[in-house]
Amino acid sequence: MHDLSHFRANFDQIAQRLSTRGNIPGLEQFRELDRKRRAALTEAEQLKAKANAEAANIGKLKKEGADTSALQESVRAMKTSMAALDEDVKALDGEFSELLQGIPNVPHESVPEGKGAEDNVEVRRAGEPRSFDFEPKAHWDLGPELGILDLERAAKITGARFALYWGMGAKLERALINFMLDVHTREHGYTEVLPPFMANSASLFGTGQLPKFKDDLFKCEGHDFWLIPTAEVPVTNIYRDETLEGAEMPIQLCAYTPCFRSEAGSYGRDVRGIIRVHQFQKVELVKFTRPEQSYEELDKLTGDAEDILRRLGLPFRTVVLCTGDMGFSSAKTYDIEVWLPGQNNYKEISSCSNFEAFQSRRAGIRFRGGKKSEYAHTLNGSGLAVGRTWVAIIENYQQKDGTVLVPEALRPYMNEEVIRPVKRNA
RNA sequence: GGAGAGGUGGCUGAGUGGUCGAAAGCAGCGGUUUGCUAAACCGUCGUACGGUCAAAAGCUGUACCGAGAGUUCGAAUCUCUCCCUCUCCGCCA
Repeated sequence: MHDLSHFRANFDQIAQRLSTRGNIPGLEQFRELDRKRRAALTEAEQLKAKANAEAANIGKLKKEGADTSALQESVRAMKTSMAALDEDVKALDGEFSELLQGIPNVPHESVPEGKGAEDNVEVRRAGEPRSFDFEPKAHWDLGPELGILDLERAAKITGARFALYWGMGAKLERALINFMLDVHTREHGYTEVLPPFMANSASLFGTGQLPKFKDDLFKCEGHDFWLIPTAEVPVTNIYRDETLEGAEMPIQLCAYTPCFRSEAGSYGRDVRGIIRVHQFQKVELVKFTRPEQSYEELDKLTGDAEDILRRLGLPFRTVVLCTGDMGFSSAKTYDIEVWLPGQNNYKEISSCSNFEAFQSRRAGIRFRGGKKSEYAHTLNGSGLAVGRTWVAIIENYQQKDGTVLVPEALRPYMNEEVIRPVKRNA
């Protein structure tokens, strides 16, 4: 969410930069709606001020023992018009905040302009895609053949776009979670947290999923609880409506959680395998920083995520998203894409963003710097998406005989060097 | 799920219908004093959104005492619903 007075004062300039994200509906109505809303507010407040003054007067006169029934009647008579004005304000206010809350963050000046994914700019490439002396398989073939991934039964238990892992498949997932958490806590200075996997509406509003993206979420019937789409939601909201100590920043947290996404509107995409599922696991990195340090911290956070891929020996590239491809709340985003030989392509495995004060204004996350408190900057990134890392390992480390080599770094967590096919009762 | 107690400013804590946005204390901030620290003393000290202003300051209005609705000329104070915390019971990993 934007700072209203700043947005109003710099409207033309901000609108200009926002337009590089694509068309933003309602932006052209902003000024007129803002004017109408303020006019209605002023009118309603003036009437209330009058009524309040009369009520105070009644109190004074009553103490003196005077008859106030005529005055009481006149205040009572103001009530209907007061209610009507309040209705106007409420309606305009609702319309206005819907508009304001629907305006995405302004891209940072370093973000390249562009329309979509094809305009993203590669900033780094690491590791060489391996050359196979056989036709590498995709994980949706390899997983079932190894007896470690069972999509049919997952569909029976729940439905399409769910996964059931068996044996070494389940263990690999668990090993990856532990490995990532260990690296981030021991080597990168993050504090591990284990948050609730459901969050309330206020939290989802704070990080920007609500109200605009509620169709992407799963809601618990009869409760104000939503399944989290990412650990970003509960972890960022740890400090909702709090004031942090500026001297203690940046605060760096990491968390493992499952993530739940309805994937509404992505019906045709990534239908095979477990690239896109309703429930997946992720280790998330979250930072709270002072404004002047947030971009340096974004680079570090992105590097922390890349470090996991380096340690696992997985080739990747990092791109900076262009204005047209960025998420709603982000001011700058790096995507890290891992090489998947089964698909002969790089595939997103981490997304690292600086939201500047966009989330903290919504969520009320401040810090005390000098005398005054100001809004913190919030950042987060996947470190990494565990399911997709699982896919990358299976596909990149597959061997001609159908087995999968366990990357060196994971062996202490797996107690095995090779994943071999196991017959399941099918 | 049942019964009871409670939710007031950064914190502690007063306030049961009429200058209460809210006493007092602590913390914070500005200052006086001081060789320095400490102490003492004086002052200041909530947020959001409006109006005034070129803008800021200032002045001023409205709203906010867990959330929402209601009663009343007037609500932190009364009524209802919900949420949260604590205690006991039940259930449960």
